[in-house]
Amino acid sequence: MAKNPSPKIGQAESMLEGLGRIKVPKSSDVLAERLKQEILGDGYNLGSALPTERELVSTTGLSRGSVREALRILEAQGLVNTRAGRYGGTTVSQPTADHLASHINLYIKGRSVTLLALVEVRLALEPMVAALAAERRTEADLANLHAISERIDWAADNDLSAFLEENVNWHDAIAAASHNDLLHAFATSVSGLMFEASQIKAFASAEVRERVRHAHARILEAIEAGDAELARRRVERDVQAYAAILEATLAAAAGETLANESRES
Amino acid sequence: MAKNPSPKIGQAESMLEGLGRIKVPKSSDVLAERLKQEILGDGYNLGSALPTERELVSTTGLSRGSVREALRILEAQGLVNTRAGRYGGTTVSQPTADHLASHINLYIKGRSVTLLALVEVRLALEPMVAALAAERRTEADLANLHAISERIDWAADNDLSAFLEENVNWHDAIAAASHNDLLHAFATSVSGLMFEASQIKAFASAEVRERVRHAHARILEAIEAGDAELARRRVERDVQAYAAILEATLAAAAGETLANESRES
DNA sequence: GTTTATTTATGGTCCAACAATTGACTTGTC
DNA sequence: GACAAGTCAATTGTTGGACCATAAATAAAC
Repeated sequence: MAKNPSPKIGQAESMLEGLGRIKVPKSSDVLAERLKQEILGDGYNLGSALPTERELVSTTGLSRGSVREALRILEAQGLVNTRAGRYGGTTVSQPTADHLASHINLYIKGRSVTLLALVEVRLALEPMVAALAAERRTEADLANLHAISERIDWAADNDLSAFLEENVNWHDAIAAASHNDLLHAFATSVSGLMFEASQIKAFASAEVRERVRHAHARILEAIEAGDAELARRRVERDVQAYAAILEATLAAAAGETLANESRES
Repeated sequence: MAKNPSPKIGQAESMLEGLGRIKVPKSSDVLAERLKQEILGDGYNLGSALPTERELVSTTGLSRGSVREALRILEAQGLVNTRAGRYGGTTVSQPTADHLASHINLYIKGRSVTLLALVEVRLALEPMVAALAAERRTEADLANLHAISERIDWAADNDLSAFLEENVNWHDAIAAASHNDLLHAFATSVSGLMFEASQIKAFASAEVRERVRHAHARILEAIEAGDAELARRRVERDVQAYAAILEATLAAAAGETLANESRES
């Protein structure tokens, strides 16, 4: 049983001064970190294969269980994919936008970020998104946006849940038209979460839906015209209007945690 | 050992039309997903203890290895912490801002997002950060910012690496003063990554460092005065100026992948 | 009272085996 | 020659059991 020859901490502290609590990392964490560095460095290209589990076992000296835990960590970070079967194995991959969005959602939900905070972030991101979209939108982007607009027009009077879903698609399509991956990922996960939070309530009235359609039409018009400043201003107003509606809806429904409107001195 | 009684897929395809590729999820993924739902739902409060690994083994019927892989996934998502030893175990936790920032960095690095894209995101986030900071900064925030400013002043002429580090701290402190967790996490990881990418090169000249100090002073002045609009404008100009410096530096160093300045038709 | 040793439930690690998967290869059939 | 069915083999998926390492609570010694 007794392997370590009794560290005997507590005596003989001469020479050993500034060492605090010693942390012993887990082997799986160490391996995951090392592989991560090699992947991010120039060791592996996208799609190239990592060593097999059993190869890692022999090269690292760890057990297969520890190796698998390390790979599971990398998988959760979106850095690798794993396929079973012959010619399967672990291959290097890129974290997807969905992956990032999922982690953002976890952070937001875990922190129970207020709707006000979410609105503020939208207010920072979406006008920029629209401005870039106006400058960079391709014909395909425009076609996509028009198609979504038509589906929204139809759903507005017929199918409320479809209306909500297409609304999310609309915001995603604009973010895609900005041709900035990072901005796209940020904007879609934030706005998607806001729609999820606001659910159906906010769009209950036909009047609100009509206003949404009108605002979308004017925004699309600006983007199509390539007028970045106009698109920015219109989106900014749209987000603010949406925030107002949401706040009113929530205030009416209950005295929720979103009561601090007047903030400036 | 033979648990599944030979599914025999491949015959009798009448009645079964529109079913595509059947995916058999891994047991660890299923367990991780179930636990995640219980954590995000109202099953567990922050800090409360999950069942021990061996309890999960007996309740789920899975092996301990699979249970541990599931827990490793949740750990990578920042949803749980694990401590060894008696009265240790797995406890529910919140994803930290650092955690989120780490995933954002992975996404950015994996995609090799261009510096231009990063600048655009900064240009969206930081003016809003500054405006909110001007409205909400506490006395502690201001004291912190002043302390950092002094350290920057000292380091500017003595210690370049300290100058860079304190620069990152400065941006983090302003983001913290916005009192919007999500915005804080976004802004710090993006600006932190930009500084990392630009490294020392951009700040090589004393003249650039002097300009940074001057800009910081004017921004802090606006935040201290509580003038949101002024803070927003000054930060916007600062970010643009920084982008220009960066671009010039990189263009001088080499014909990098950042060459598309003139974009509008 | 303080220090030291013991206890013991928990996660950390390892090993060895078998099951399930899956793409390539081989064979058979027309 | 083309197509179908069957076989093969390397890889991940999963299991069971054993033992080690850790750490907080407790008991013992001083």
